[in-house]
Amino acid sequence: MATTDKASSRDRLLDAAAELFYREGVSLGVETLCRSAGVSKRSMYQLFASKDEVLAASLARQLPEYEERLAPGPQEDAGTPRERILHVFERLEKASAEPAYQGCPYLAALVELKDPEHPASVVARGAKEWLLGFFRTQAAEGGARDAELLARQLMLVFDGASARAGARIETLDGLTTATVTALLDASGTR
Amino acid sequence: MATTDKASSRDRLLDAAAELFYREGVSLGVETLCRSAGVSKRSMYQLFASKDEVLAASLARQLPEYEERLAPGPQEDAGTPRERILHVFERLEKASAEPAYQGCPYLAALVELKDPEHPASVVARGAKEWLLGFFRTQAAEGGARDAELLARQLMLVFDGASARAGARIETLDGLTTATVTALLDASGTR
DNA sequence: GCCTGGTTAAACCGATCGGTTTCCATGCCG
DNA sequence: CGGCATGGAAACCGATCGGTTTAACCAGGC
Repeated sequence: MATTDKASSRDRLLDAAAELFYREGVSLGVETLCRSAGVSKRSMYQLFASKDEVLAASLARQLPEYEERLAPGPQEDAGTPRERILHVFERLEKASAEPAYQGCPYLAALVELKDPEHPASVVARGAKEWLLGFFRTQAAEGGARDAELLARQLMLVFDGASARAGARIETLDGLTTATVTALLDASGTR
Repeated sequence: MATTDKASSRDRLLDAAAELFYREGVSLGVETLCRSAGVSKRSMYQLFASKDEVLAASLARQLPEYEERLAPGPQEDAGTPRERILHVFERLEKASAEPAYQGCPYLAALVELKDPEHPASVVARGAKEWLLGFFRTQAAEGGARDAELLARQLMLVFDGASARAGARIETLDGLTTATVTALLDASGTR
């Protein structure tokens, strides 16, 4: 096998794609991407059908890590539904304080690629639906008067906060947790 | 005077820029923009220093209309602060129902141009600060316990809702007004 | 030694990018 | 009528776009 086998070429490509597309936006060129990943264009086009597919695959690959970061693994979720919901926003606030933070990569992809049919848009919508489902489950478990409504409200706060913090027009020092607490209280969630 | 004087060339350029940059994103080409506006590239570069300046100017030109649409003119704002705040979100919900809706153009510009120094980013930030100031004024007038906090919370809801509705992952049938009502109640605003 | 499979860098493709320049038609002024 | 400013169409600039192809290279198996 060569010095770099096919799997690691794929990995390096997806790693570079995740970082560069996030930092520079989806209009990043294939040339730049491949150079930065240390993979030839020929290999890239053997592994993926198009640049769009690379973007979609890189977003999809980050999903499990993304979900694990926001929702604690089921073995350690000893807290209440309210605590699990607030945990998501504490993570968001912490992440948004990092200098490289540019907002949620899935929301950014949906905004930049205005086409909802784009393969990466489909992946991004999946990420958003997962978080909505998580909120809905916790809301129902916590006895919210309207779990679906509360979950949608939490998504508004989450996406609004990540977009504003990413665009550097807001600093989330406790803003989202205060807002979410108000909404949890209003919905009667334990 | 020629068949099209300088002012109308500028107007047609800015009108086309507003529509096309909104629909297609900021990576739209100058060629396409000028062809669609019926203005030669030469004239465009006589009126503006760069494509970036055209984008910034087109966003700036829409600002008064944008503000007027969200906040009723001072001669007809007979309502309470709470009503004036809710009016903003009723307008947002109505706009987001239109098939061409793609989200708030100012937030979209900030997300797409990741550079906060970009001239269009400066204009967009100004639009966001205006709305924040409007919310803060109304919140204070309505006797909110913490007017600044409430205003920031309302911005989270506004931007979250516009981004999600624009990306077609949410339909705002009363969602924002319900959320805003809960936040207004929690803050003790009349 | 030689073939094969998979890699690479780099040339190449037509198209488009943001931006400049040339040329010409038009219209206004003296 | 001559001279001049204006602005439109389009050529042109070097660079880059997404994507394909060529040619050389380097491993392992025979």
